[in-house]
Amino acid sequence: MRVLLIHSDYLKYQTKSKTRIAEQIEDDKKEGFFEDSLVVFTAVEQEDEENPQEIVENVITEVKDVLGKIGADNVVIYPYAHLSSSLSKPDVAKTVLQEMESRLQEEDIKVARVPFGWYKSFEVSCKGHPLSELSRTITAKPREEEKADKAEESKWYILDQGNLIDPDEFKFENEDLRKLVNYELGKGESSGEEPPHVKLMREKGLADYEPSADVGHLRWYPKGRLIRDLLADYVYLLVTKEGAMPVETPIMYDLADDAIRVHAEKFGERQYRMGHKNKELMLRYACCFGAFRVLSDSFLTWKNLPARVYELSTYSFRMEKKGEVVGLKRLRGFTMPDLHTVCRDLEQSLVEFDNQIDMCMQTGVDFQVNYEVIFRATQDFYDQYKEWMHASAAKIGKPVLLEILPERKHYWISKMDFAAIDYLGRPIENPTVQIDVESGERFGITYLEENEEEGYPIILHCSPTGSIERVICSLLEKTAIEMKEKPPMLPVWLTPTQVRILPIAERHMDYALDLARQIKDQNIRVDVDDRPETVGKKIRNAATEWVPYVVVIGDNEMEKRESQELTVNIRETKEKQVMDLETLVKTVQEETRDMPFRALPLPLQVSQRINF
RNA sequence: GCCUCGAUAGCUUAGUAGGUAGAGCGCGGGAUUCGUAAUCCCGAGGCCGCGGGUUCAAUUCCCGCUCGGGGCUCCA
Repeated sequence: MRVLLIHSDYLKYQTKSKTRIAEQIEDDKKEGFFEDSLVVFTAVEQEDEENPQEIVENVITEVKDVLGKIGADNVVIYPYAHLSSSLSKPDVAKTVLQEMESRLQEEDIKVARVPFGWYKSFEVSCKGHPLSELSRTITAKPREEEKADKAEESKWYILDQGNLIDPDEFKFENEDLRKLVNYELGKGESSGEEPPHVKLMREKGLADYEPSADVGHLRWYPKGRLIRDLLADYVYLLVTKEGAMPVETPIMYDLADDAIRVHAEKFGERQYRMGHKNKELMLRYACCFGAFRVLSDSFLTWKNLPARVYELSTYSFRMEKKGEVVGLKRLRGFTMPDLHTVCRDLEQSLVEFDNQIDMCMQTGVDFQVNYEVIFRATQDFYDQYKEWMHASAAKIGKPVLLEILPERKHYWISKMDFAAIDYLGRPIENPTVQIDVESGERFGITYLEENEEEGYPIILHCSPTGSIERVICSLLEKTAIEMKEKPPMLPVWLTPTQVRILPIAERHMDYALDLARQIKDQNIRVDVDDRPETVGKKIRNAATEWVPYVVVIGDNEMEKRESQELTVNIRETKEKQVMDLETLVKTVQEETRDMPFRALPLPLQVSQRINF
């Protein structure tokens, strides 16, 4: 809250016309005249909404303090929006101003309040002594009692083949799970290094920080953009194969909508807000709002269910704390595949949940990334659906961490989170499935039951990969972990250059380009390093770009032009293999089978490229 | 957001006890036409992050800001 305190000889005002947010007033309030007043010009700000009571208390303390010093006869509270560029919602402001008035009355101070939301003319005469003009910023002190409600803590177990084991007693055979458990239970040891993916994302020309944007928003270079697009294609194919219907919805929502505001409030301070005239908008933090609005406006019957609606949120926005934002791991703007499944009842949602577990696990296989799993549920849900939970956990095929919450804190009653473990031993939370029991009713999503009664559905939230940025983060972190044992590389279907042709001298160039065109026609991303450099240097260069297949073309290959016999450097095995063109093409196609393809969006000739 | 550390060429960095700066990579030019992880020579490139203060003089010392790293807390 911002206040401007003026000790005045007199203040005179007259209402002129109403704004949309004007409060209802009696005629006698339409004008006013006060003498020897402390005029409190007041702007209630967005951040005050969190704890309006304390704001009122603090401003009253301040006003009383000033009043005591200057000895004015009375106080006039004057709503003055122009003191701040980030105003609260009008309703909150009105309440706060009214509270201020009644709190001062309680203290037997003569007080008047000028009407809110009117255009007014006014005249104020400032006394001009040293204390007659003061401005103050009023904030709510951080609430102390937050920690108190930790009384009810979660219980943690390792769930292994239907047995619940105390994490402290469990003998970990899996190092990643041990790291995850330590981290979740707050026992993580930290080494104070930068996660290696940050350097890699820049070095490989994928992405970089954008200092001209807000913190936590990235710029993506062509290679990074290519990988993002391939991942987007991948999830699209994955979910549509399972019957999901893609939609696209707005990225910002009006907080005047009650359902949206209540759902958003659960998100607390992490909302990314935008004020716009009298509208207060919030940037989406996931696709929930859009999906729910689509679903609540559709006519659903039990025959339609389960109904799956999918959207890739380019972008989602979360106002993460500044110190938390890092590389690809934690961003304020990110892209997340978001699948919402409307289920007839809990039983149906459990069947779908199981399908979605399979989907999440499949993404780990396709990305060649290991996930560890945290299964969470409320105590009630666990008691009732213990058998289902044990069976679903068993699908993972290894022990999982189990959290049992004493009671429901969020909209979900059970969720499963999949995490990759980064180079520093910390989890990167990726895929997730959640059972939402609140949003159906809150967003007015109904369906017609077989008996013609209307019901509220259970809704599953699922991101089968987690955010696209975090997928790339896990891939890069994995290469850093494995760097000692094998040459780092991305899965071939995701790597920008899949085959590089490397002519030795200029006389080999035409043949190299000819081969490249043939390979390109087979939907393989190929390029030609046509720079006038030594073979050694070009080999080294291809290695630093993690190119999985490198073909050197010299006199020997020219001689075998008929058979198109080539010597291929295979990165993964560090082998040199002689094979013909057809075999090379088949090898790459085999390795990228069933995965999406996009052409290389860069010049075929390396010499023509830009160094981003 | 808080605590803490940092910012020198496109990148990685050396350096100045206060007198405005060097190197490697990359880039441009030239020579070399080469068989598996850096060919040689030459050249350009710096408001030493931004703003203020101290000083005859600040990239260097002090303060503020911005951006970044690490920690705290939370998450996709």
